[in-house]
Amino acid sequence: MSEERAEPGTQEPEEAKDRPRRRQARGERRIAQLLEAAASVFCTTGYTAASTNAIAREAGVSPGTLYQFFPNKEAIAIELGSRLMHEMRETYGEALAPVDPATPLEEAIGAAVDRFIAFNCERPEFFALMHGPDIPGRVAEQHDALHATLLNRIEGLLASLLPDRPPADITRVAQVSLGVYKAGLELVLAHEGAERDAYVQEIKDVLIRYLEPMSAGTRRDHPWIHTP
Amino acid sequence: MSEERAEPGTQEPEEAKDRPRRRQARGERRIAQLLEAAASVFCTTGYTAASTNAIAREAGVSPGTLYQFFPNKEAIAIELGSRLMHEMRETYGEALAPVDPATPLEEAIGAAVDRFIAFNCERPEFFALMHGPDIPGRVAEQHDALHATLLNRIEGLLASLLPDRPPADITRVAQVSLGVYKAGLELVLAHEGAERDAYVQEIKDVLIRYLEPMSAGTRRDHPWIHTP
Amino acid sequence: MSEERAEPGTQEPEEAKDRPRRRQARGERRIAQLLEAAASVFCTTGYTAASTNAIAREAGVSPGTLYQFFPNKEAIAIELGSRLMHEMRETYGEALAPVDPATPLEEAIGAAVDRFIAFNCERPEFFALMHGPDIPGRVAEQHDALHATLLNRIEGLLASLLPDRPPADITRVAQVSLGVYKAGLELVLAHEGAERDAYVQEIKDVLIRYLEPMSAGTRRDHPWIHTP
Amino acid sequence: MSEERAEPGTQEPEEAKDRPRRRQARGERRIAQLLEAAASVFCTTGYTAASTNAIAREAGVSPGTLYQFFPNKEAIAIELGSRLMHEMRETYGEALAPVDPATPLEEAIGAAVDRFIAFNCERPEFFALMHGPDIPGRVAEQHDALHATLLNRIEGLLASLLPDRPPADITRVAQVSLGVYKAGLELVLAHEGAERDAYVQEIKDVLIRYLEPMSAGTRRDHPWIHTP
DNA sequence: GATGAATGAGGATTCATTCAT
DNA sequence: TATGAATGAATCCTCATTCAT
Repeated sequence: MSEERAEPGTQEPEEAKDRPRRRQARGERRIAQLLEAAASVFCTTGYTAASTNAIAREAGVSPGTLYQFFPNKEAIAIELGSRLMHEMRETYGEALAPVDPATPLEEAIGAAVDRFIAFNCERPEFFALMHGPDIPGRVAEQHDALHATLLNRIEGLLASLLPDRPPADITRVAQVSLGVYKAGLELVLAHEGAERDAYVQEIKDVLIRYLEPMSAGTRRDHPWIHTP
Repeated sequence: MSEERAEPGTQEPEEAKDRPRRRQARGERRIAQLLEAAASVFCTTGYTAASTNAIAREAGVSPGTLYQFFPNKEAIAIELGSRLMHEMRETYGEALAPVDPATPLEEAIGAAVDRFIAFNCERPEFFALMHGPDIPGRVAEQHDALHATLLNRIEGLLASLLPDRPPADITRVAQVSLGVYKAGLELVLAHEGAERDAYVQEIKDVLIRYLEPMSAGTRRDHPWIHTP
Repeated sequence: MSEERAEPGTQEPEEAKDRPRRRQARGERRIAQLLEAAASVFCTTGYTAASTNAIAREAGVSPGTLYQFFPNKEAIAIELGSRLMHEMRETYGEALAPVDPATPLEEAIGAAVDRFIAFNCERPEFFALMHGPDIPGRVAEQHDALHATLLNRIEGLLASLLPDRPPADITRVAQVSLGVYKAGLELVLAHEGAERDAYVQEIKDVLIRYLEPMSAGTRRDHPWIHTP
Repeated sequence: MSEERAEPGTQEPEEAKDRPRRRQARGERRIAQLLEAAASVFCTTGYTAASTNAIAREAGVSPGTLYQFFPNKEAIAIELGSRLMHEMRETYGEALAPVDPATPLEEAIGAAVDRFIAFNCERPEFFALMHGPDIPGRVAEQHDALHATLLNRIEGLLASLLPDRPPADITRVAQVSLGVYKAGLELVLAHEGAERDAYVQEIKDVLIRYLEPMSAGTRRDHPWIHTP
């Protein structure tokens, strides 16, 4: 396996670092193709009902080809989720990054929600991936990965907004916020135009009003401190 | 399983309406049996993964018998959902009924959430039924039924809390509230003990803070008018 | 499930014990059919290469039907093996049963081999079942069952022939004898007519000569006492 | 299989044998690599379950490369078997070669078995190759090759031991002996330590006692005292 | 009504083999 | 040569549903 590397490769000397990847180019393309197909199928039928054969068919390849790149359906979901996370970060920047404590809460929340919604509307498969075959207790892996990543980032954001809350509280609030967001997203995706906008605003309201009292003391003086 | 022995045999001809009733009785019992089994299976494996054969097995009947009472899997879910709705109403009273406008919001919401949570913890199948193979746009029938009913009732409750909002707003707020509630329920069911209680409180907070500003003007004078 | 049994069954009162089986009759037939098909396929392609679909096809039923009666391929093999064992016992009597110590060894061995060979020639699937996908250490279940049963019986036979050998020796000798027998059977089945007969005689010779010196002292006075 | 590589190509006229030789060298290494991998996989999973992809992976090459050297799975087995035969001959000398008729039978058999066992314990793939997906009548090619070679050699050995038996008898006895040996080998490989040794002794006993009476008259006057 | 047998298309996954590069 | 992508039929097995009894 290593001695063949010795042959200097007379064909394309300029791209030395791509050499080991040259053959993978096709594969890389196939992977992209398959993930795209998977995204489409996940959106159409939902994750649970999506079949690997359907994904392969949608991608225009044979089932065997799919299994050359992914060991099973879950791996596809995981990879798709991870790529979506990366894309989200790259495209929308640190939508969920910790913010300057001076930023008004409405602004921080509003921006985060807007960007998030925008991303999800453009990449509806993201939503599909967040809805696995959930039985309350048992959560699937791919799910977990996506969920955990999102949760982490939300925790980071919240930590900056609520600096003096204990971690357990932060986690809980993050869970609730993510839950609220997901629920809202479902509604947003189910509507269009003005209605959709109205739902977006509604989510913002929910989150802002939920979080505002918590950050009150630490961020500004508010007369209505309300801590459970 | 042992009550069937009560059937008195063929000896009383005069009460024509009783005879079919007896048949019905057995049928009703079978249906109840099947629904109970379905509830159990739905809880264990989730709606999507639940198989009719598994339900029949759990009920101790043959698959054919199941199909004598329900035309398909979805019908089971629908019937189960409808019965749960009834039971919820009967057991917990008008948890979601319109309230006296004088009731403090926290109290109204708190009571509604508590009852709702209590019911769901006792009847976890209710939750399972709310999580079908959801694809954002396409919502399954059984789902719809349950959802619509819940929505209706929430709308009623909200209408009494927010008397001067237009129906479209009421519907939207109801949708959001239900979404929030469902999201919260998932978290509640995923935790136990003190953590669970904390999540319950969190849901209440979310909802109260979300709704309070809306009802503020119409219900009392609040100093912190907050209109987006 | 059991209370329906109380209804007196007006159709065939005479065969009360067949009643709970009435529906199973078809199933029982199917099982027999499937086992026959399995036998045929095992013989044709060997156990390892035999596919459940091929068995179902051979039986003229759908794959689903097969799986209504057997959870997997191995279960088929196990059941087939067990039935073959029973049949062997019933048809050929106690071919491998312990014998009167007075029986001359040649006679005992000769008869056992003859009957065994006869059975295997009539039921070649028996042989197929003894050849799983053997990796020396790992032996499959179905295999084990058949093997263990045969071994047991051979041990019984040997125990009567070699009364003063320790159990470990008996087991070892039984293993060897069974191995020899199986090897011989393969050769016998691979030949026909006079050649086959010659091979049968050869097996007898191997076994007799192998066992004779062991039983010598205990059975008769032989000048060539031979104890390892 | 490797001689075809001798084709000199069109480019180097003067040193026709050197250039291709270098190629051959690499090819030989590849082949050795692949065969080693195949041996390992055959031992682990058995011949039937071994997949060419697995062999290629184990060898650290691509499936395509494997098929550059072997037209199919069976060819690998055949080549492996043939090399094992050669190795056996070279390493253990003429373990199965005809012997001086003066050699006591026990000694001849004992030595042959010992060497054979030793070789098989060191090269367990040899055993794996002897257990293809056997169907009594149909014997696979690779199998045949190995089997035929072994048989030949055993026939040679037997011919020297039983000089006045007709060839048909020799063949038959050789088949039986080989069968016995294979059966014994399975048992030997399945045990360890003292048990293993005991089984080895058992095989020797079987074979010696089987063959002794045949060679008795023709070899010497033995009152056939026989102590292992 | 009830039973259990029957279906057959469809699920995920594997594998020997071929092909483009 | 070597690679790794591609194939597609075949594997075992499941399931909603129907049917004969």
